[in-house]
Amino acid sequence: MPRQILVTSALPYANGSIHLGHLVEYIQTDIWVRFQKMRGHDCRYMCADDTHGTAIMLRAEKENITPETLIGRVWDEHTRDFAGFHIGFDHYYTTHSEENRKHASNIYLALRAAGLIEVKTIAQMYDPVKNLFLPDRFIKGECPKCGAADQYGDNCEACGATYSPTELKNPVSAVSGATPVHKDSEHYFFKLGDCEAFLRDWTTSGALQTEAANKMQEWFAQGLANWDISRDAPYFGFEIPDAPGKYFYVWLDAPIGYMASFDRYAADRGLDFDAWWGPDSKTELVHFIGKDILYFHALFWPAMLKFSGHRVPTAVHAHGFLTVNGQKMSKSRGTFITARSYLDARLNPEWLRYYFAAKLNGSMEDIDLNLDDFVARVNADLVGKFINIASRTAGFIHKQFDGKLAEGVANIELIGAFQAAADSIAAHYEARDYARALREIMALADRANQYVADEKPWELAKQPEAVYRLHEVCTVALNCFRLLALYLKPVLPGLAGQVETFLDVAPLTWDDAQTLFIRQRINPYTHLMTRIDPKAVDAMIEANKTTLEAAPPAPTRHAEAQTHAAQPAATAETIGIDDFAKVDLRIARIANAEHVEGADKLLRLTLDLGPLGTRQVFAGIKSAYAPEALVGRLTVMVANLAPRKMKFGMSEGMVLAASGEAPGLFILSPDSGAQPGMKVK
RNA sequence: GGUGAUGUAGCUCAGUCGGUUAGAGCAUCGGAUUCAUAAUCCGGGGGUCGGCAGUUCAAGUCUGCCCAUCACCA
Repeated sequence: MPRQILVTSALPYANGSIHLGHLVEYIQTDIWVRFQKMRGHDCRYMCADDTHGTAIMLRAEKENITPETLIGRVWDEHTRDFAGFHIGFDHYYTTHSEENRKHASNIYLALRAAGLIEVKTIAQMYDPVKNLFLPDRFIKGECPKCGAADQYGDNCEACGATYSPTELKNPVSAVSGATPVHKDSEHYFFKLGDCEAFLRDWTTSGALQTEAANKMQEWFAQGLANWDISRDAPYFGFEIPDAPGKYFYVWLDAPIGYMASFDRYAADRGLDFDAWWGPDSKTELVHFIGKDILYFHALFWPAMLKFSGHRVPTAVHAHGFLTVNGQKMSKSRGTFITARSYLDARLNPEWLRYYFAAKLNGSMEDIDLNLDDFVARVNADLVGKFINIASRTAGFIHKQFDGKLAEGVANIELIGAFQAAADSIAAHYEARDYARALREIMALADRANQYVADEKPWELAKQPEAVYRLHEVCTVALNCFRLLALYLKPVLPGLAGQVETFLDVAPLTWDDAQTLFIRQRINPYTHLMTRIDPKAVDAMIEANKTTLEAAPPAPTRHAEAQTHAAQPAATAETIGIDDFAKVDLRIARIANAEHVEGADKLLRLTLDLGPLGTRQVFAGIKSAYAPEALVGRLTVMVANLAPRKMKFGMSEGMVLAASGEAPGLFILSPDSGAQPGMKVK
């Protein structure tokens, strides 16, 4: 009996381009959907652009266009990029739609009727120049804990502290540069705390991976805070019913976009919306997301659905982040690779699909795109092993048998082994363990190549009496090839289509694995896939390297799976000599260095400044230096830095150290001859 | 800082309930082969399973501590 499955990927934000990090998710989802369809299930893949919020509004303003124009343009780009990677959405919509407004309003009204909405007055940071309440990420200032400059309003990248933007020191608006002021405003809250009993039950019902369910327990332990779902005008989004000037927070209507996308799709096809979204729905609802947005999909979203009279998700599958060559994607290193640049470099999208699939195992672990490994793996597996089977046997079928396969095969042991693998491979796909599925498929490809090597068709071809045997061997090999193409089809839909044309067969379904491929005529072999040229990869990296320029304000958090890029390098603001002269840099001899009990990163240094005496300084260099390696060294310190009381004692200055994006930390050393206490200028 | 995850060959990764000498692919080295867009086959070398301690007849696997990396902290 076919299953009915509604599948979604997280909605990408309409404020930026699709990059390889996004594609992990869309490729993961697409493979799963294609697999379900091959199995004969009624599976519908829904997605949309996430279009609301302050970031979109300001971006449009900056470009002198309306938000509607902006999101229309981005929609075109996104859909083109997805199509380029064979992402087969059944419907790709937008959250800026009447269906979404309708569902967001209805859900809100239902929650209000259930007593789950409350109104509270809160103080927020407000830009008095732009007349705008500022999201956390649009406020910058000094970290209240460590004093690091230029930090966002929600957390400090220097010390990792989290805080509210009202705690920032010397805050400025990233929009206008003005000093924000506190301003009271009424906000609407979803009382998530009241949903705890339901959520505790749901999160342990099997809908989540165990790792994710454990994470939920952490959040329950902290207590569920109520969720602020309103934003004040001006805001690009939907106005809240009965609340003039108040808009739904983008994160409220983003997941509802799954529903709206399906609503429109269903209306166009005469499907019964309630059969899929009603409280008694018998269908499956499966969400694929990045682990960074688990909170929204495992708490807010099921609670919203449940208490507004809808069905709840059957499963939420979270995946990890993408790293490139073992590191965070970086614009300056050229590893922040956009989908478009990959395609423009004339790289085949199926190479990436295969590589991602070979790494994905259904867990929340991060996966790494190692570019050298990418080239080696794809070339060896797809061209060397898989394609080669057809390439080395199809010629005989044409030269000697007029393109027609044998009438039958006497020894079907090998084909039988291939067919017997169907259930196991299917189970791996179903569990999203594509890595395991592909290992099993490639082990079969190895066996097919061994078979050809053992049977030596090139020798049989020289023996007229062996003609029947030759026909059979090549037919067996092509049966193996057909089965491999079938098993790989969810990952490589384009290539599978070419194989279907070459073999002159109808689109392969999973059940076709159990049939024998004989008697029929096949088309002449033309090469199905080329090897990756490493030069094209290099060119793509080069094309993605951005020049050194100041980073634009980061977007607000939203339904986008990930934008974990290291910031491009930029020099700080220009200063005069007078400013520099305020810093009293001195040569110091490290008289003693020791570990600090209870501190992860700190060393306690005793610095000898010669005539200026000694200082105690805590330095965050534990990761790079053993204390005993430092004693006796000369280095450079800021001698007139205000003393700072730390958890472990007073720190009377700081030592200077160099660091970059890559791991590693390097303190400074003066040239020989420098003496403790000397001024550095 | 708190919490969680990860660490196995040069690279990318498997390793089930604790049980024989820790595996695969790629890379590398040697041999075979010439059907295949140099693809394929056979074989070899390569490991302190992050470190230390513990439990056990037996630890990559279980426990504790430490180190490193990553993430989350609404």
